[in-house]
Amino acid sequence: MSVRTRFAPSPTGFLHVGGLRTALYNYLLARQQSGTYILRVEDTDRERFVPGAVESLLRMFERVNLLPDEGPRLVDGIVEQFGDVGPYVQSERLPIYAEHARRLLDAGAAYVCFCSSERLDGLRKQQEIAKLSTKYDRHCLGLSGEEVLRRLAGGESHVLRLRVPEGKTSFDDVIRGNITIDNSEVDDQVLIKSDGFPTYHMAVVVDDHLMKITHVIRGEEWISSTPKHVILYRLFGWDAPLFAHLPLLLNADKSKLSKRQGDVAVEDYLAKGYLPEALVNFVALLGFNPKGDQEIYTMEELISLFDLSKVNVSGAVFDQAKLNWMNGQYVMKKTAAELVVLVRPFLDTAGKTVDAALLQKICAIEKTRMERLTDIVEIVDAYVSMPAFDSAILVWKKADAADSRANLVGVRDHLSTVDESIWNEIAMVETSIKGYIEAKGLSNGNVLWPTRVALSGRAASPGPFELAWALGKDETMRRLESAITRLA
RNA sequence: GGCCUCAUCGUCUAACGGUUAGGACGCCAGGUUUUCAUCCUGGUAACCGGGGUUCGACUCCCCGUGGGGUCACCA
Repeated sequence: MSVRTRFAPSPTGFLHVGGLRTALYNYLLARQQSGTYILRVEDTDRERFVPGAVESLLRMFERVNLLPDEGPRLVDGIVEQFGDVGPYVQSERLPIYAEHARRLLDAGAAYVCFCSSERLDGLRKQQEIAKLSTKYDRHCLGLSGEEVLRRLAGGESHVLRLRVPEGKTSFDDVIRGNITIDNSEVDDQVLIKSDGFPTYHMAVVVDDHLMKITHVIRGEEWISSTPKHVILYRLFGWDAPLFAHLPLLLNADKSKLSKRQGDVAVEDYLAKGYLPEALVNFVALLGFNPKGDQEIYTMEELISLFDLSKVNVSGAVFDQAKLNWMNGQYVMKKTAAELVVLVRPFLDTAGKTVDAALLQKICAIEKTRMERLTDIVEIVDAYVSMPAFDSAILVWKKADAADSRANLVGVRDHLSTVDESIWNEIAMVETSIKGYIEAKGLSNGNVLWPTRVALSGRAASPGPFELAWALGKDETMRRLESAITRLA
């Protein structure tokens, strides 16, 4: 049987980085096994549903390159569904759940419950005070068939509950091994809500079975409800899929990664200038390690190396510092031309316009200093206009103002006479200026330091050759002239 | 609190009974360089505690401690 995995987000409007990792692992396993990776929309909670959320979710998957083989996809901005076991949106599958609910009801495996939320709340409070586990007390299980029919006919609000059988339930988690729980710990979970929609527990079991899912890869927070699912599989007479519960992604304080302590949405990270491939690489290694000392992996490598059984069991702190480093690695590997395209949107949102040719040169000489794409916004300033600076920094630590001025004059005079073609390449600018230094018997520091500061206006910056090349002859001469004036 | 679950440097992790406990991020120091970044070299830093099992435990078992998850007509 071929592998079929699925990622099943609720459409609340954003993709959590934990969800990104879950989606990734589902994707990796499917790709590696030549299987199918399915996306299913779990929108059974009408209160949390956000219009347009599926579209933005799909756009996000497109950006991180994790588009599904089956399920909803965006075609010219419209959501369409692909695959033979659809629909892939749970709100479009209501008759399917109703039919399966009927089967459980007929088999005596589920029962109708009329209890009000007020009664349930009161019950829960009492149980908490008495330090008992909070479970439904099966108040409606004893209702006679006639009474149920009569109240149903009267249009009374009701839900369908699972009648949890006696005994123990266990399952083998691919990552954690056997997990067993006594059924007395399992609540008579609501299967169909009073609005006719299924709960997650009902829908996930029915859909995973009907969609022929072989591996359920999801977050650790689902472990405690998995017995409910296993019980349902058994009651339906189906084989359960393999379960793999991923370790949680944690805040620095080890609690479950939450919005309160920083950004958690993939969208936020992309907006902060992280590259999708860096983010994917980073989360791939949160809870999984292919052995070996490699840190940077291509998607192809991840696909071939991925191994569910090697996924870790304990939670992983989402360490921004390491993400920053990794993103910097990816930025450095981009060509200047690629960076121009990536960086442009950030300049646009910052309201800055930079000539394309100049921007490409800036990217070429600044990329080793960029950790995130947003860094470009500040970097660009010193190239577009000369920044204000203290004239004192024009003087090298081993020289004085007069020496600095003399060397700036020397460089200016030299550059004004050389062939313009040297501005075509950094190396040619370098050869020219170094040739001048050597010919005059000067030292690098005395000449290069003031030249560099004259061109950048900063104590720390790229080198003078790169700067001159990026700024072009006119701007270079103008800045040198200005610095000479300031040291007069 | 009940239940489930987890436990190696600050963080991500390797080790699957025998290693000076390895790598990466971070941090620190040095080198290269006109400065910064990159790059290179080195350093700092960990097996939660206690019992077992074993010739031998980070590795296996038990207990404790600590952390986390979950206990909805949310997923």
